[in-house]
Amino acid sequence: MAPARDSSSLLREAGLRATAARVALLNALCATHKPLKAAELRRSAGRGMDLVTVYRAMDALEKAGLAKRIGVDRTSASWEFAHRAHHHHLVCRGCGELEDVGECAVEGLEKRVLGKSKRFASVSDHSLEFFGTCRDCASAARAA
Amino acid sequence: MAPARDSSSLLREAGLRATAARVALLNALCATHKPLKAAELRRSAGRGMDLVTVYRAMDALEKAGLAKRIGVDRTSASWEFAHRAHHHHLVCRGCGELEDVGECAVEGLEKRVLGKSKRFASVSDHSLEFFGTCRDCASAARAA
DNA sequence: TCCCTATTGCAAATGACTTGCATAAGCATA
DNA sequence: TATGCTTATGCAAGTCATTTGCAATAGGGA
Repeated sequence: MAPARDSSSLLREAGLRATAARVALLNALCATHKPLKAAELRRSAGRGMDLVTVYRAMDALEKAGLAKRIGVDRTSASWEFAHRAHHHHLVCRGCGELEDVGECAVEGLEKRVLGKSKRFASVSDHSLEFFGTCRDCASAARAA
Repeated sequence: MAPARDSSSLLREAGLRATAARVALLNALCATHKPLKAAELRRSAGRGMDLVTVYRAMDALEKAGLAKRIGVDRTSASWEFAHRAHHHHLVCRGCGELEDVGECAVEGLEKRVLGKSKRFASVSDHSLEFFGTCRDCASAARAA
């Protein structure tokens, strides 16, 4: 999925400088339909940028609302292009492979959840992940 | 919630040695209704054990099916006693405060999700977290 | 009670991510 | 197009949660 307008314009419209690193990262992000980790982003962006730059740039993209951070596991973060329909993820317990799950059956549950809580003032957001085994890991396990 | 039988028996039945550290951790876990982080567990267990011991013990408890690891965010893991009804969590974006959400509206969705995937062989599990702001953080933000 | 083996503590390593600082681009303006 | 202020970047070093190696210690079955 290429962005509606080129990445530089998107960046500038979001109030960010259209630097080479950010453009490359945003392109990489748009080109993929699954969340990318910092190291994958650097690889996909294809110009030897520092990992630190990836983190800082993604931080900027995130604040500007162009990228969305996915907190699937506790070992490393991933990001995906933000201008996408709300959806969830399927995660492999073996290799960490990620796949999108199109539908969201949880919309509208947030209010109910908040209503039952005494300690919370608001609920803005939710995340739903399904865990399982991808075919590769399943056959690897069978072979072992 | 105290365990049905004392922690030592639970451990031994699970095939683990009932060491002082594991008993203390399991007690701490059962005494709380919310997931505890490694450092909190050490504090709650109340005997100056090494943090490394907490990690190794929780790993053992987890493998034995006595504790459940919660992967809410990417900054630190939490565990809760495993013998509890399936439920989800409400997480404060400000301070990380965690609260249980009793109901699960996602049960039964797993099969449907798996059916739509081409890359996955099985789905065993899911996690659903709601994010928001707890009252403390909300009033702190108002005051600032 | 003894002995073998699992577990613990300590120290050091790892891996993801962040921070400080000097240099190198952006880009608005002249 | 050249200028100059400001924001980004690279590099090196630091932080934080978690893991690993190893020697010392403590369960618990015989």
